[in-house]
Order: sequence, then C-alpha cells, then structure tokens
Amino acid sequence: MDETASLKFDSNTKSCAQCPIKKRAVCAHCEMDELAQLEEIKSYKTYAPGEMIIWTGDDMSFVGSVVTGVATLSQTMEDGRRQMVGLLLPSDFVGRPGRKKAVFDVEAATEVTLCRFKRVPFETLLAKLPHLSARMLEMSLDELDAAREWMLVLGRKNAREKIASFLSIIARREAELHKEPLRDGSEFDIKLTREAMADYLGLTLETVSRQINALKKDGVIALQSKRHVQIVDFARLMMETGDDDDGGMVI
Amino acid sequence: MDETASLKFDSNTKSCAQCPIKKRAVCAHCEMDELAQLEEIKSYKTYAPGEMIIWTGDDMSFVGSVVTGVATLSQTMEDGRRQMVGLLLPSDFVGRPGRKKAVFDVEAATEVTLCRFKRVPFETLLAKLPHLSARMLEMSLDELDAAREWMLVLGRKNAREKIASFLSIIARREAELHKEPLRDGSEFDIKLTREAMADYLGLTLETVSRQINALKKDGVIALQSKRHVQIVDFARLMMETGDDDDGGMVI
DNA sequence: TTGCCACTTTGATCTGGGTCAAATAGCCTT
DNA sequence: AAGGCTATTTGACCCAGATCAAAGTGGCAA
Repeated sequence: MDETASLKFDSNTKSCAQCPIKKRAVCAHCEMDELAQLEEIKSYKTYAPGEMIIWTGDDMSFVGSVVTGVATLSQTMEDGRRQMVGLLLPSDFVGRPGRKKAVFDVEAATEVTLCRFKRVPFETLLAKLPHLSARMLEMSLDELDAAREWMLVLGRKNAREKIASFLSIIARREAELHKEPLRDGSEFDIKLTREAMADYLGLTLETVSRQINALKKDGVIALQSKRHVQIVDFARLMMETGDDDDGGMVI
Repeated sequence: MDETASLKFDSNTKSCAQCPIKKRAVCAHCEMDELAQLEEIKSYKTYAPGEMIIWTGDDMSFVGSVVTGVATLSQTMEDGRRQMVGLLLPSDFVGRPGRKKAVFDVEAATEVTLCRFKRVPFETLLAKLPHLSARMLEMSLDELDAAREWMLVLGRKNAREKIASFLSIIARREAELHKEPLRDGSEFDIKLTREAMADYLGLTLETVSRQINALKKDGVIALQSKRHVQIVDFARLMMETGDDDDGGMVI
C-alpha cells in the first residue's frame, strides 16, 4: 500500500497507451483538461508474483486497473477456506470509488503492473467527469454480470463442468487480449496454480488435477506442460461446460 | 412484457414516495425538470406470485425497481438446473441500462409491484443527469459486492452454513425494511419456497428442509409456521454462518 | 549436477449432500 | 368435511468429490 512504486511506465508522458481507464474513459470530444487531471493523480506500481496487493481491511488509498499480469480477488474464512470472487486481467478495475476499507484480498498471481489513481482525487474527478462515471458504470455492470454467471458455475455445475467453464473463460479472454480468433488448436498459459483454480471453482486442488487430466485423456484438451493448455476440440469443450450455447459467459 | 399494467400508484402524482429510483436519484439541488422527465417515462405494474416478469432472451423494453414484494433473478441450464443469482427486494433495481436482451429470468415470488421506466428514454436521461448515473453506479457496485459475498457462500460453505447465511441475510434486510432492530426474538416470513431457497443456495429442497429443521431442533431458530421464522439466538445464528464477524454480508 | 522445495499427480477411503420414494401437512374449493 | 392440490418432511441409499497419504515432477540455487 506504500508509494514506493517501481515505475514501469513514465507517468509524465502524454501518450500512455497502457492505461485502460484513460483509454476507456477519455473520448474524442473530452476536454484535454480531463486527461491532464487524470494524469496528475496517476502512478504505476509493479508487484511480484504471490505479493499481496491489498489485504481485506486495508485502507484503500488508491483505485486503478491492471495493466499487465493476472491478479486474484478473494475472500478467506477464518478456518482457511478461500473463495476467489474475481480474476483480474489487464483492463480490469481494482478497488471501488467510495470505499475506504478493502473488503477482499487482492493478490498478484503473476507479476502485475497496476495503473493506480489516488482514491480521493479520483472520486472528485468522477463527480466532475460524466464520461468517466459512465464508463465506470458500464464496467461495474459487466463485472456484475460476470459475477452472476459465475454463481451458476459455483452453485450448480459439477467438477468437470467447472473446469471446462474455467478453461473456456481463460481461453476466451486470452484470445481477446491478443486479438486472435479462438479455435481448435488455440493454446494459452494457465497463470494460476491448481490450488488457485480450486479456490476459483469451489473445489479442492486434487479434484482440479484429476479433472484436467480427465479432459486431456478424453482428447478435449492437450497439455504442452502442466500450465500450458491447447484446446484440441473447442466445440467439445463448450459442450463440457454444460451451458446451452457458446455465448453466455461474460468475464 | 406488455404494457397492460395494473397501476397501484398514480403515475401522475408529483409525490411518489414509493419509487426508489427517484428517491435515490433526485436530490435537493436537482432541477425540478429532472423529476418531471423521469415522471414522464414512468409506470407501475403489478405481477402475480409465480408470474414471470422477464424471460431470458426477452427484449428489455424497461428498467425499473421493486416497489413492493419479492422477485428472484435466476439462470436455468437446459437440463433444468437452476441458480438464483439475486433476490430482488423493495428498492432493488431490475434490468440494466444499455442491455437490449435479458440474460436472466426475473420471477415474482410474491405479488410484486415494479416502478418501470421505458429503457431507451431512461438511457437518454442517464446520459443527461449526473446524479442519476452516480446513483446507478453506487447501486451496481453494491450489487457487485453482494454477488461476490454470495460466491463465498456458494463455493465454500456447507449446507448448514448456507441456510444460516440465508436466514441472516433475509432477517437483516427485513429488519432494515421495517426500520426495526435485529435481535433475539425477531421474526419474519421467508417469502420463498424450499425449492427457491435451494436454487439460491445451490442445494436441493430436501437438504434445505433438513437443515432448517436441524437449526430448529438445535434451538437457533423457531418456526411459527413453515415459512415464518423466529430467531431465537441471533449470535448463535451468526456463528452458524461460518463468517468471522457479523458485518460482512451485503445484499 | 545435485539437491531442494514447491507444485502436481495418483491412490485409497470416507462422507455430506444428492437421489429416489413415500408419507404428512396445509391450503383452497366445492 | 371431504377431496385435491401443492409444499414440506422424512427415510433409505448412493455417489461425486473431499480428505488423507504418498509418490512424482520440474525449476532453480548453490
């Protein structure tokens, strides 16, 4: 939570292509002022894999969004049971305007670079800039849909369906990120341990391992390595999710 | 989805206390114009218990909010498995600005009165009225938190903890609604069937029945009737949820 | 290149909650 | 007050996934 940021990007440059907030919030007919105002309260910080970005209960000094890497959003019960409630990929928002204390843990799964805005000034800007709040609303409604889709996975799907759902979501976002089509043969890294996957899916790590290897044995996926997946039969993977069509999933 | 509304409230009156959108969105220093503009696109409609308010895939001609009654927001898999993803109580928002087709079912659990706004004009207003979009953002962030809290319940809690969590949430919202304190002896109606509870909790109706009666046998709750619960020992009920403190739960 | 350590797989067993089946309890209607 | 609903409870059994245990794998530090 300190400000000893290792700046990977120059926060003074006018042309910060990497910052999703700006990219999304600032449109052609905005005043240049707005850009400059966001610029002033912005900084970048990079976190090491496994590092806690935010602990539940922390004072929220900033909000921001993921520029590179993967972070997890999760809750832990006092007896250690953990549930991931969000997977934060590049362009995803971190924190919540108006919230002083964090209610979830945020942890870097890989090396993560965050584009951060000081919370209070950001809230002030939010009140002044209609485009920014419109974009925030759109983003939070998308997240809400994604969370609700995930509730179906958690509440009603069996282990195999959960794994298939997880893989198809990761594959989809990965493809989207690299602007590549998603098809048979597409491959990608799972940036999470089996345990983190289990925490996302409401399973144990042993069950995750068994089901991944079952999907491999059945020729739905291939494993280049333990964390590198190739989708052999995409249509089949979609069937295995238990969803009616390929459309549903948001995240 | 038709407009054959049975108007319980006069949509022409200037003093519609029941409409949560207005109550929340319109503040003292807003122009009177804004009120009038919302007024113009507003109507009320009442739905019978069990009636579908929105089917997944329907064209969304309106957004709005619950004035009275309880509605459920849910997804159904083609094999019939169902997961409730939200419980809509008075003041809760229905629909999503910018969304043309519904992605969830909305069903009246009791008789429900909705305050509805035609979607497209509402979106136009949203772009013009900063207070309205700020309120919408706040509401959707609250819902997002609630959905994420519920993911912990679905993914990591056992049946008894799920039931305790459900009862404590209902009790809390009921108390809040009637502006009464929540304490030992508080009582309320569960407005859902055992099956609807099961769909909310990711359980079967038999398990819901067994666990409710187990909590009764253990003196945590008492049942005045099958749907009317008295909380005998509130602190104990909170323990049974498995949460560390009484604070967490949103919805 | 060896050894360590964290991650992953695999096996054996157990159990919470699902499934199937039947009985019971409230209800509106007539 | 009898019949016919639907909602709920209760019982018996079973199985998917948890748990416990052990072995395998691979990356990297010295």
